Amino acid sequence: MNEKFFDLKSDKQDRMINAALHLFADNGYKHASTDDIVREAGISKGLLFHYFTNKEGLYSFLTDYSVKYLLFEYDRAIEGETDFFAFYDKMENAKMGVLRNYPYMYKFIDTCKSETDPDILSISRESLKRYNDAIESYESKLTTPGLRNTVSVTELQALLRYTIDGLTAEHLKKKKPDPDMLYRDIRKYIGLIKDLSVIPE
Amino acid sequence: MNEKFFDLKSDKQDRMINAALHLFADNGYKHASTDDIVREAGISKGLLFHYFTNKEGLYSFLTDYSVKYLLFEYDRAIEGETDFFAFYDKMENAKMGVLRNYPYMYKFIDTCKSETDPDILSISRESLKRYNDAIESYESKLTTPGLRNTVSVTELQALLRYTIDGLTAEHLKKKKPDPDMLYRDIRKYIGLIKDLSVIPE
DNA sequence: TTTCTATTGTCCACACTGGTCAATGGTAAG
DNA sequence: CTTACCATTGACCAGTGTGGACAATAGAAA
Repeated sequence: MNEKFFDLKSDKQDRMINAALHLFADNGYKHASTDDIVREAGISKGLLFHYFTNKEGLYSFLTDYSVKYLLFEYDRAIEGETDFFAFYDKMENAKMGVLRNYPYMYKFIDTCKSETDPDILSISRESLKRYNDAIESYESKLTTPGLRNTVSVTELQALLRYTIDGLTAEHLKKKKPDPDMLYRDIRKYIGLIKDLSVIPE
Repeated sequence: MNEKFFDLKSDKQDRMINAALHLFADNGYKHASTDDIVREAGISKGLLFHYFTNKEGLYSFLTDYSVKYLLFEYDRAIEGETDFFAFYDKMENAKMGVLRNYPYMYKFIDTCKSETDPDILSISRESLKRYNDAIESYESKLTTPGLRNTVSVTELQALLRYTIDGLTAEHLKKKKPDPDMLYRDIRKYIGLIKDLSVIPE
């Protein structure tokens, strides 16, 4: 890629990034067309290929950029928090911030994982590994709360993940997505699951 | 469509249906190619258009067929069950049966709802409405269990839906999906949520 | 042998693909 | 004002994929 991309006004950078994230996330690598991307970004075809060598290069940049951005935001938000439920709260708070700048970054990372084209897979593999390792590392440091004996920590984490992912997916489908409202909903359900699963003192 | 489609050996019918469900579900109406569909179904291009007037006609048939099939299976499985958790159990049991014959029928119905093309939207609207109305009607007849005061019925239903949908989505991504194993997992989580949310007698 | 229909696979006009490139416009330095 | 530079444009290209048509075939039934 052409490093001068970063000298552009950040507004234009983000329009390009968001358009690309959006179309790759919704259609997958193969079916996302560069014509659609430049149209949504409001730039000319030539400009896209002025900054990114080709479609693969654009995709590669996006995986790298997204993982770096997400991990940076997580690190900043979590600050070593080890309490189980407080951790998820802070994590989702960070996510809300990300969603405001890059509404499709999560869905993009998520769909990366299911790409089948071997070229694309090899492009994103190392970035995705870094991402997963980081999340795993966070979760391994959590102090597990005292749970009712009907539920295990693994099940609790799965329950949280399904609920958060479900709420987030619903959020993205709205005509006017509102990250703050999503965060409020997620908080509510985290609190709910906590109340149900933790043994009251 | 050509009604003689139903005279075909049911194996061939289902191969065509499943291939179409699969590609529409994974790629959306626009990006699902009829070439890919016939290749996956193992039939010739001509045959597809012998039975279905065009791509739209095929899509229209699929929405209609899927909704009819699902509602029939649900009705048969539920048999007027009104107990809250038993209802969801029977519902998921029916789903397992559907998944064995038509692995992508659920995802197809789900992605129907997010189609944007106005032609396609108008094709599937009435079928989808019938589907949603039926589900709503089932749920309205359920007797609500005695819940801990931290959780409402609406929240409980949302929690169940997110969990079931999450497990089902994971199931579809596996290389060797096993509906029975999915059903076992879903049962486990339904039981878990029940134990957590219901007041013990 | 004839008739009929399920089935094939080639063919087509055309829309769309990723990518190029000569031309343009704006801006900052000389 | 001139020059030089580079971000930016959009027409353009060759190649691929598209939905759909259709004449040719296969295979069974009469």
